[in-house]
Amino acid sequence: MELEEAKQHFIQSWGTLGSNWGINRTMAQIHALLLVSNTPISTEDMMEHLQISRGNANMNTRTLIDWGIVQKAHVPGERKEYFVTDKDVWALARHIVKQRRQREIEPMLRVIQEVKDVEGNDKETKEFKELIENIDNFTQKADDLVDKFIRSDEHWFYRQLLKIV
Amino acid sequence: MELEEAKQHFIQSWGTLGSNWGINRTMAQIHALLLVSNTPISTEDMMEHLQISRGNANMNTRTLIDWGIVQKAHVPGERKEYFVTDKDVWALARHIVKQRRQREIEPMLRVIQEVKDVEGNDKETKEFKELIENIDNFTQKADDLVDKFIRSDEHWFYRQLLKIV
DNA sequence: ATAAACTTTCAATTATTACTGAAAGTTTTA
DNA sequence: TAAAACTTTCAGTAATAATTGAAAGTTTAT
Repeated sequence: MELEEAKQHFIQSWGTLGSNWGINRTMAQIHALLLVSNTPISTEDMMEHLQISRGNANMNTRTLIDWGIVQKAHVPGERKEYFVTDKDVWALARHIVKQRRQREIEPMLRVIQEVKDVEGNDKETKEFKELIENIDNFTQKADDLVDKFIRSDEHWFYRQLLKIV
Repeated sequence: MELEEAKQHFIQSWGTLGSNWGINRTMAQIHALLLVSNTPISTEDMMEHLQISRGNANMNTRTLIDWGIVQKAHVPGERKEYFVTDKDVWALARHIVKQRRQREIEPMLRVIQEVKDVEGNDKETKEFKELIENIDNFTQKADDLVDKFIRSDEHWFYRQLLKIV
């Protein structure tokens, strides 16, 4: 396979993967484009390469910046804004996990807390409480693991993984 | 908070959480309804409780069964089909992770393999190869961890977690 | 065999989400 | 200060996903 073809293929797949995980296709593609580029990329570059509108390119890039996984970069002598992303996939994964945790796990934890102290002592209530307890327990443990993951650097995580394996 | 209110609240939140993760709201709600019910639930029950159509109830229930997280149950003397779900959230999490892994991580691994042996020895190609190598490495490790998770029972996973923490 | 009870399918509709492109806004240059 | 170079916004449109409901299909009871 030839380089440009490989890059193209990669960008496409990254887009598909993203959309499976609730990240819109274009956003994932912009990210992939930045990943495979060895030079900073402008909005124009994105528009041309991914065949998307200016508005689309701008909004998705902005979201990527908000998510902390894309940064602005300035090219000497150029007035335009350029963008880059960290090629360290560990850093990337940490960022993404952190985001999703905040947006999705935390609200659920909050609901579990709210629902935990339901009134009553009958069988049905007890069963419900048991279920919630169960979910709470699981979620806490999963959340702890995620927390460790976020705080970890590559080597820390890798060491732990070796222990497990 | 009163029991029915708590259940209602939980069903709503479970639905929201689901839709954040690319699982449609109704499907997550049906699952939540089964989780909080101490008796098997029929299609009629779902329709009434969640205010959805027969088709919707049927299709989403079917998908949940295909995913392996809901089972048919028969109520003695009743001709209708009833449904239940496993209240063990560990089992549930394992099922879901397994599904998503198959549907989403495996295709990416395949693309990475395809793209790995791109032709060329110039700087640009080398950089691309390095990136792919990097992603491959990360993905493999994450996938290993997921694999362990899937194969684990609650206690195995918990033990490992204790080691890490 | 056939009617009743139930489940599944799917074309049409509705709801949600993503994208465009041009206008408005901002910053830089001269 | 004005206009050129660039970025952002957003109303309108397009694309995608979810839902309905009625017809077709299946199973069970008589």
